[in-house]
Amino acid sequence: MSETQEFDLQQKVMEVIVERLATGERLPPEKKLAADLGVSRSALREVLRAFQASGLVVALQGSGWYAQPPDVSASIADGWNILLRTQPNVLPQLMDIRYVLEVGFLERAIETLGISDLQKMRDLTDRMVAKARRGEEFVEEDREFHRILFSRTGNILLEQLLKAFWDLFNQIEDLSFRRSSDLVRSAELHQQLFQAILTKDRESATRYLREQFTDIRRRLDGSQTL
Amino acid sequence: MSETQEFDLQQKVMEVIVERLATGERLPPEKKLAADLGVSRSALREVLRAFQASGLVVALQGSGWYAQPPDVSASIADGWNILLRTQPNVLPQLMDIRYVLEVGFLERAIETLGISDLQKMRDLTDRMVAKARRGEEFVEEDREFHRILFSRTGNILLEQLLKAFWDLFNQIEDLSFRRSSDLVRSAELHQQLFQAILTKDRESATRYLREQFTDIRRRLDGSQTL
DNA sequence: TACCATTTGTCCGTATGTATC
DNA sequence: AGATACATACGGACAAATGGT
Repeated sequence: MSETQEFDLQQKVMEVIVERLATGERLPPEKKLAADLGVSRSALREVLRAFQASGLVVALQGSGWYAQPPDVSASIADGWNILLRTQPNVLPQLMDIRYVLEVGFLERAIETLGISDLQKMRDLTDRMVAKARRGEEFVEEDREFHRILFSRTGNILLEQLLKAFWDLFNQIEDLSFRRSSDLVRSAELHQQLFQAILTKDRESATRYLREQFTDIRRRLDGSQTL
Repeated sequence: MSETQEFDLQQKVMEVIVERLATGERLPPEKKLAADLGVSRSALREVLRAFQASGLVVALQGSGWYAQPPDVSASIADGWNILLRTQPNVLPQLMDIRYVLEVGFLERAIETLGISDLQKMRDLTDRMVAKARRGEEFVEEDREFHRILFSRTGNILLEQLLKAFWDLFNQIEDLSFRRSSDLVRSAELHQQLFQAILTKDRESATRYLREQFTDIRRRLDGSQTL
């Protein structure tokens, strides 16, 4: 019985969140909301905390609870971060998913990019090559390059997934796998990928993107013990 | 100050979870854990609820809190469910991601399936055809078919993502898009896909899987107003 | 500046339902 | 069946932050 009650409570709170998300108003005060739903403040707060973890609402002390467009990237990063810390072999699985997603959306990405996007990407690849020749890494440029690449596909779910991946990479303590064995080659691969995108050469673009991931897989196999 | 304290509390609980995840033991009782961390049971419970939403722990009444390998599917389903209800155009985006993932992993799936899996899939397709001829839907068989198809790839992250998708579909109230315009054709498409998988005919399998999704997209365009 | 009502954050005590031995 | 351990839920109280007067 308690299960169904708790389930109903979650559903009811979800209804309130959806309702307020449209108008942008804050949720009713905990006291009033709890009374309306026929539960104690404690029970209601636990449900709200759960939804907060899913990025549905935020609490501002002294102000109230506010619904917000859900972003699951943080929740994914948290959960999979623990998976990675307990099962190192999850890392290649993560790369496989990113690989499939990026290759799968590459053609759509190429068609939707605008001129300003392409200019930014060119600047980024130039900076990557410059840094590589100085022996420096370019993780931030790498991330921004891929973010822009898929930013115009109009798929906000894809954006959240890719964001979760990059957040995860930044959280990983063992950075050995991120260090490319050949920085210059990695940077030039991005430049070649950019040229293919610029000329809308889908086959070449796919090929260069694939090579980037095979390069990452090579690093992975080198630093990980299965 | 309260932010840093709450942040510390989350971090500390996270450490406990990671520690217990390795051994499989349950977490200390709320009372003792709260005392050890210097907080009240209420505050601790809210943090645990948040982690529960991210699939890190589960609570069994009368027994205790147990750490478990994180499953983010519920969190994704919750978050994206609200996105869907507020922005209907997210639904095709969701299908696009599922499409890219399934097609991208199809070859790997075909190579890793075992005999028992194939038998189950054959039974499922038979039941789908039988139901279709009686004018009945076969959502559960459909879901189970696709679940088995990718269950042997060894990618638990992929499993969680696909699980999130199916949970989402079941939560969607407007079922009009799920009603295939031609049940029999949809069922037979699954049968053809199964045959291609059985004979390890990658090209045909990919083609049939693509057709399934183009069928879904057709339904989507018909029932949705952009 | 100061004050004040509102709202969330936290804590405590108590009773109840459930699981485990 | 009984006893213990534990989570679930409730209500009250106070602290902390916010927003407005």
